[in-house]
Amino acid sequence: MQIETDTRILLLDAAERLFAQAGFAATSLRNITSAAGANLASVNYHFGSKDALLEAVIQRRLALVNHERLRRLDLLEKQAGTKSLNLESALRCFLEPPFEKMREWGESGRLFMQVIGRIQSDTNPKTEAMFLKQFDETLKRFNSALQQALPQLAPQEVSRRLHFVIGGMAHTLAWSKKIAMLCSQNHTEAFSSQLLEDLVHFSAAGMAAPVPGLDRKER
Amino acid sequence: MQIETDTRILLLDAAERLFAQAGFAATSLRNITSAAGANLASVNYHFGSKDALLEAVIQRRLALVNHERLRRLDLLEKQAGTKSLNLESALRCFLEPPFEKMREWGESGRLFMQVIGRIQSDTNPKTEAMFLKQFDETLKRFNSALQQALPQLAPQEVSRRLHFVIGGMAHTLAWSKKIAMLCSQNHTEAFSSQLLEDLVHFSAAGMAAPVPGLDRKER
DNA sequence: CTATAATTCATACGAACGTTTGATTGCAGA
DNA sequence: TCTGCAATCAAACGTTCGTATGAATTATAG
Repeated sequence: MQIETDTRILLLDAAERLFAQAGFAATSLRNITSAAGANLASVNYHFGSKDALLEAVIQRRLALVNHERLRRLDLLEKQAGTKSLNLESALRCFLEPPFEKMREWGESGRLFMQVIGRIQSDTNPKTEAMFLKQFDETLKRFNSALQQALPQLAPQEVSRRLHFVIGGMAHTLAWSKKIAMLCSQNHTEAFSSQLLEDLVHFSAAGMAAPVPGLDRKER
Repeated sequence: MQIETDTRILLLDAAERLFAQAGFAATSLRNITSAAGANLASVNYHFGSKDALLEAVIQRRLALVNHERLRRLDLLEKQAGTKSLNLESALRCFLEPPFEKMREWGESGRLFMQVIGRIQSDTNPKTEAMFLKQFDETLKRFNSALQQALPQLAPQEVSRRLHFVIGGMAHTLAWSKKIAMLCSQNHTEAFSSQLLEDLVHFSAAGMAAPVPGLDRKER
């Protein structure tokens, strides 16, 4: 029987916070274990290594976010039947879950999203492979869905624009607290919702932008 | 007479490459100096510390990018006179210089943009302060310019949308090579130009998206 | 209660870290 | 030539790193 022990969770929480605040490489196992009130050896006992701990920190929450994304996309595709997907709805399936979970998880959620933001801009091949393992399926599914929702665009153009959306999202999630400050507002749940709505509309408008070269056919 | 020595530049180049590939904390001075063919002590001699080396790596190129951004914005504002700024032109002043310099600087330019991408998602207060010192003026100027170009939007809404643009830009610059691969293309100068054009159109459409509250036509 | 497994603990290991030091080099100006 | 100084060098500093080990402790099952 494999019960989640308290220590395991305390380690994940402490690592999440410290990885968010200082980054993976700059955080030592001694920082983590002492913040968690655990023994130095506990990380290697429960996770095997520092690398595996990072992977567990990501896995724990990202799996839930991506599962929810795909669940909503499945539902949307089922509802649409043979009709083409609505762009904003598809984008919402992708963007809403992380914001929703961030609110649901409170402070931990915000810190987790900071970790994701760091990971997502980590061009180290090993980190990149670890992250892509948990994100690749989701990326492919939404890439296809958006290509279907935007038949007037070349598939590669849709892919490129999706990267703009992902970048905007990652940056927004990681810096939501700071953005709130810069906008002279508190980082409340209401602000987070507003940020999401803004991002959805911004992304939908951007994704649907007319093709620069040959946009004079209609409209 | 203070001449830039070869070693100084070799160190900056090596640090730039290694910071891009592995990150700041995960790169040691021994990695850097041996890659540069220099002595271990040379970093502390020329720069004072590892932190100061990072700042110098950023400063060397970011100052040029931001200077060019502001120069173009000044010119645009002068040309506009009392008329309001054109949105796409203003965005182009912001987005074009980094892509242009990236091409101009070749491989080094790409690596530098990866460093910037990492720095920009680094929520460590010390790193954040260091970066903001070199970016704050540019950010404020473009924030004002875009608020002026989008008088129909609330200033805070413009600020939030600008953050989406910044996120998309940072992600695109840092991952330009990878995005090229995912789009089954080589990372040529032509591809980089296309990416920029796409980003400008995407961002302009996103920034100009109608205010969600006012144009509430049912989905 | 006992024995068996799961977990926690103090401690140690070798390696690698950023920084400092003091000697040594190479070359410009007098 | 000699002097003075910027630059480079090898070596070492004390610290901290991730990981391993075996004993001690706690929980679980028979």
